[in-house]
Amino acid sequence: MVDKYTQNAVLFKALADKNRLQIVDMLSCGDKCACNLLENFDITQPTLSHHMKILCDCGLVSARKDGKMTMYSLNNQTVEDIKGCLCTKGGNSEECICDEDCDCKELHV
Amino acid sequence: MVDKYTQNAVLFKALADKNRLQIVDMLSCGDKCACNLLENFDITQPTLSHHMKILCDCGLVSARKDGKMTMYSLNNQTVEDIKGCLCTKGGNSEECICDEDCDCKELHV
DNA sequence: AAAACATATTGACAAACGTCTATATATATT
DNA sequence: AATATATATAGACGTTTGTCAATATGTTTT
Repeated sequence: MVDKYTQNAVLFKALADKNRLQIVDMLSCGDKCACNLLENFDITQPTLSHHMKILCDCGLVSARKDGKMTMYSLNNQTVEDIKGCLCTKGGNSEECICDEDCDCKELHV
Repeated sequence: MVDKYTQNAVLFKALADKNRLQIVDMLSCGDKCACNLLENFDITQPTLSHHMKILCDCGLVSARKDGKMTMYSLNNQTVEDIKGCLCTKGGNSEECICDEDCDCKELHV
């Protein structure tokens, strides 16, 4: 049982690479197969396969076999979840960790 | 001159660590000094300082000296920028990279 | 059945990362 | 001026990451 920060860090790690960011961007306008994605990168096929595994394992992308190809699809819900955990200042006071385990109350003037 | 994926990857890299995610979360409910942040972690002071440098260098956090302390503040605009570059499927057709350099049109059925 | 095609897996390696101890710097207190 | 407090920097070290070449697996075509 991991805390939410460890859990979310897995998602941010998956996005912390320029190639994977571009893959997510490309999938955001429609599903694509690996060979179609590969055309747009200067990496080898095994490297792309490795990136796709990282994106799938964390739930950002789903894969389905279609004949000899594998079609990849962006998981919108996971993308929204990531946005949701990025709160801005004063935006989510009821979930503020300060209420639990830090002494920020004395800092809030 | 780096492309937008390389640029955004720096931001996601900064968030790709559970301790830094928690720091951002803590700063989202108010500015804090290093010693106040440190209380909530099982890391040494130099390690926290290292994390703060990463968060500041990428623009997610700002630092200002206040006496012998350094106060850290979350940069809301940068957080919003990150959310903005995470587009969901069909959500930003006019900026879709598919219109530029890939052949996804034939894939969109 | 054989060849071609699409993708995944394995193993290796250099680079980057997170952490620590030790030390430096800067400000406040006595 | 000396001491204490708060933060930053330097250097070291084990772990993780991104990449590749080689190979394996599975599917389609000939």
